[in-house]
Amino acid sequence: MRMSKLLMPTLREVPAEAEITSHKLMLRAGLIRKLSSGIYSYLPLGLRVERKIEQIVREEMDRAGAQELLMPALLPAEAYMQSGRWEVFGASMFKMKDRYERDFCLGPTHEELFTQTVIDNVRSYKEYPMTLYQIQHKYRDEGRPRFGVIRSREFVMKDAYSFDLTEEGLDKSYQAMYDAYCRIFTRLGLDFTIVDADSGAMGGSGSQEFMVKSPVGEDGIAYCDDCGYAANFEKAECIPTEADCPDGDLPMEKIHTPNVHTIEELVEFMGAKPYNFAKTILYKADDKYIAAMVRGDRDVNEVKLKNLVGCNDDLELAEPFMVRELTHAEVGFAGPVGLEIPVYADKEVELMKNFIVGANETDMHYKNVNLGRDFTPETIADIRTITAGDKCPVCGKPIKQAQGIEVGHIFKLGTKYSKALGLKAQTETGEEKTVIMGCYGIGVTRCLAAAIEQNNDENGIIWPANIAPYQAVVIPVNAKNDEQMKMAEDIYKRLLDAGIEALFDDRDERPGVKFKDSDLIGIPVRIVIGKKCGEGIVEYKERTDEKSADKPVDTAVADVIGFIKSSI
RNA sequence: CGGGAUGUGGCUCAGUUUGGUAGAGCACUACGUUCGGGACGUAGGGGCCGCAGGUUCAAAUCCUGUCAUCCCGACCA
Repeated sequence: MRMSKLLMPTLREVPAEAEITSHKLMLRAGLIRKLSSGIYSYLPLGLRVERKIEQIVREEMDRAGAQELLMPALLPAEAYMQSGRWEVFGASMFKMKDRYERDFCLGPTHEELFTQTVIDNVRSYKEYPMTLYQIQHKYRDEGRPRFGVIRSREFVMKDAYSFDLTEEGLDKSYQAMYDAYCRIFTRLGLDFTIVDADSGAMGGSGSQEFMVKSPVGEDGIAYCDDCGYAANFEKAECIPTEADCPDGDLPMEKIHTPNVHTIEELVEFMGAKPYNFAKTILYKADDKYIAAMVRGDRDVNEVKLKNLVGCNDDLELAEPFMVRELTHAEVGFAGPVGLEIPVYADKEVELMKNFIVGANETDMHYKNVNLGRDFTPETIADIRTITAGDKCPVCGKPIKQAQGIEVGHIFKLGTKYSKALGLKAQTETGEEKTVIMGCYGIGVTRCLAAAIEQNNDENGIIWPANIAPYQAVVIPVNAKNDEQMKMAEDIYKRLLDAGIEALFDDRDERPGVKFKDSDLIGIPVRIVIGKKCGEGIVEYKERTDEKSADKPVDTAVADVIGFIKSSI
């Protein structure tokens, strides 16, 4: 491609809308432009990268035995109403009506449609197992689009669905996708971590996320360097630790604590430590109200609690008026003693002795409370969120925290959708079986941003050769110098003939501009034709090299070809 | 959805307090001088100051409303 003809609107200054590195660089390098909040156009360079990522994903999915098809993005509501997700998605689904007032939506994800496709088109058990996938635009009306294409409202996703007749079959299909994902993210040049994830929301028995560690990631990861354990923050299992509590079987005592509402104020007032308190938080779970207890310095993990309680709708904090009604006190004085709703206590509470809780009476707390003696929880379970310093649930070493960008997610769905929509298969023996499903997603456009987050310097993007929009650039220092231009043209053609995706910077710009642009857009290797052109010497420089090296033309061309071939 | 901020040529921003002919740098066009890490000079083109009302002789500036964008939080298959 001749750069004089390339639509590549690079920017010297960072548009005010961008906050994080990848977003800034995508705008500056002319990869994308924003049309509306969370909605982006892909310009030529951005589209080339996106297509390359798609192609890698496609090759590995095909290699894993999955078949590609393509669903519409504009979908009739029926299947989503049948699965119940028309309501579950709620406001985050783009919904509309056609001219006959029939309901439609823009597809946020396609479990229902793939299930329906198999119902409609698969006749015999002999066709199973089967994995289908598509690479398609998805639409979600995010409450808060952010960080460019990392959280956008329209994005490209590869979604795959496996259909099996047995649990063992599902395990195999799942493993095949797991392996394919490892190959994909490796080929994309991403440094990734695989974490255990919660599968509650999608239903099913197992789930893992592929995370790219990055400070701008929106998801928390708990991991252990010693044994390799890694889990999503919400999912990570917590080992109870013993707190330093007063000894003995002390009598429960009611104390007056005027104007003390928060744990901080209570710590101040009582002169005790946060771990000497247990906080009691009231939740609304479907139509019921429940209480959750964790140590004062811990946080309730609502995902764990929701799974434990098994409620269908959202688990949410109880409304203040209900807290008053249930505790007969102002908000801030809830406690387990005498509370008439079920209490779910964290395992750690069981290890506490003579602790302090709210007294269900305004301005009053109890001290020296003991579990079993003074109150009995309905259930004792792991319902808190892990924190740094917690023990690794596998090996017991201290756990570490990191932030990550979720680029892939795989689920064992089980029969959630096949049951809801009626996907059954007749087996060899004539019996009917509900088909067992898995689903597997990759955020293609998110991968693009993640790759930039992990590969950049102060001058711009450093594309891995596999996904670079172009692999090499040929730069004549002076476009008015015929000798330089002729040699550059010749080198450019030789690279094209060798199958290298090359750029030829034939613009009549000063060399500084050309160097800045080629660094900004992250081309992996460049050849500069300059002063020593007459001697047949050019300069070779890889994007990550500090300095360029003088080489004879033939050597430089061969080195570019060799470098690219060995990096992809 | 709660809190905060910002809307002025393609980009970054000044001007708003105290109303009085819309500005700068970059980018763009032409010419000239330049030509090894985002050159310089001269001359140009481009803006209903987000939008709608209102106040006023006069509004980018004051008032009301509204829309949009970004940040923090909630939510997020």
